[in-house]
Amino acid sequence: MNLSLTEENYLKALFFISGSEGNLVNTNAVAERMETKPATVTDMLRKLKKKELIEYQPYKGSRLNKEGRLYAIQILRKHRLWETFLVDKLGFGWEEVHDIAEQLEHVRSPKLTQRLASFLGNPQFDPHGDPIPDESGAFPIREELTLDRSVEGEVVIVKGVKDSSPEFLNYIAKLGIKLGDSLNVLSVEPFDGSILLVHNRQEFRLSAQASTNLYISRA
Amino acid sequence: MNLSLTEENYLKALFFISGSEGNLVNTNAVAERMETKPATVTDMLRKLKKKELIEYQPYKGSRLNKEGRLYAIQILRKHRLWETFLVDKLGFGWEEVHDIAEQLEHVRSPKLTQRLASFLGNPQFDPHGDPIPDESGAFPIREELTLDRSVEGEVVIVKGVKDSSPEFLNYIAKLGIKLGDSLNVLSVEPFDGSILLVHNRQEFRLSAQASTNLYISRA
DNA sequence: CAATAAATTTAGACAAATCTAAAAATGATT
DNA sequence: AATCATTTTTAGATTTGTCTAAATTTATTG
Ligand SMILES: [Mn+2]
Ligand SMILES: [Mn+2]
Ligand SMILES: [Mn+2]
Ligand SMILES: [Mn+2]
Repeated sequence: MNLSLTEENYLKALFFISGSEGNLVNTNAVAERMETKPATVTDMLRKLKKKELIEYQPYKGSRLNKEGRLYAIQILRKHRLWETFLVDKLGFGWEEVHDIAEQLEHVRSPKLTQRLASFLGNPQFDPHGDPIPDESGAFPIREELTLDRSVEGEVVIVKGVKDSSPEFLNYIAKLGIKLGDSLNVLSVEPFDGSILLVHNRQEFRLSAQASTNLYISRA
Repeated sequence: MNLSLTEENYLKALFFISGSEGNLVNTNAVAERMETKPATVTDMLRKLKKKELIEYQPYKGSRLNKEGRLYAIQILRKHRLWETFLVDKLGFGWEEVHDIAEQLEHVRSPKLTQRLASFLGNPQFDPHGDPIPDESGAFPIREELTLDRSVEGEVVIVKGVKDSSPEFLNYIAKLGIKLGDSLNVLSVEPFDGSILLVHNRQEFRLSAQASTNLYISRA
């Protein structure tokens, strides 16, 4: 099955909107994510259904079928491998790589993907801590624990970011926090949920909002 | 100036057909190279002229102007850098990389190109020995000497291949000849121009046809 | 449950890149 | 110079991905 760049991006959109439970997806949700019009989405859904990559019933909604989901995951795999390449090998910042990976993910060559993965040491997580599916489409598991769930006195390791927007990434980078860093949770302020912590011997306070966007594991 | 993948490929085609003298190009020649129909080419030439990337007069021919030529060279630079990456870093054979580079060359990010070049050690020549233009579009010079011009007794270094078809590349690779190897020219057969040489202590004969496709420098 | 709002699809149009067939221009040849 | 062959362009379609506006279906709510 050889899809156009546009078709590939629709599959990815469906994958993200649908979530891991494989929910039915609203046409408008796809339109919003693709930054296009609902009418355009309807056309594409009909096309993807004809290619047997999705289920779709007019007015009811759409969802990826097995083949479509696997295709979407392969694109996602390439996206995250390229992001890893850009950060680990070319020295890009984690806030710069998404748009470039958005282009690179569509390069078609299974051998390239396989060799790239191997060149990178078959990484399990990308620069934002997001899981990289393997060739068969299986995702490594990541604890879905966020910093706002931590308790006083705990030492935790930063595992990823929930919000990969350049704004949040830049903010975190400005604080000097990187994946793998350990944070010592001194106290959680009952009033606003903000967290006082020590990082690299430096003490500072993180808002509750920021802490919900940091994936952690208990050290 | 943001061109489509198709437009970029037409610019590259014009660059190659036109040669270093910047000759006028026939519409049919472009059609042949692009594996498309002359009528399609005419449409595209009108479009590229409107974008002020080429000179074009109906029935007379077309050629890149300064801006078009620079654009084509930037694509070519990316193509050759990616080929170098694929061979040097991912371990691909030189006969496998062209089609993948044909896709990668269209990825748009000046910073990526610059970092890739630097990651590769700012190479001057690609895996086939073809010159890689720099950011300003200048090509490193390569001696245009081919093996068929060598004389008996000479020791020469293989610098590149004139014909990069998988057939020729595979043939040369099968003989064990790589860029940078030295060849000792024992004798040139007057009858058919074939060349007897020593390579890695092994003696063998190369046809005149093959020898015209190997760029060399005198050791 | 009928009216209204929201979501979705249909209809009709457009730009890009392509094609085939026909017309026109150019060039070569008596 | 008239004819023939070749090259190139024009005319008219097609496919893909998009849009706006209108129609339709579904959901909400008084
Ligand atoms: Mn990304
Ligand atoms: Mn994409
Ligand atoms: Mn190539
Ligand atoms: Mn190309």
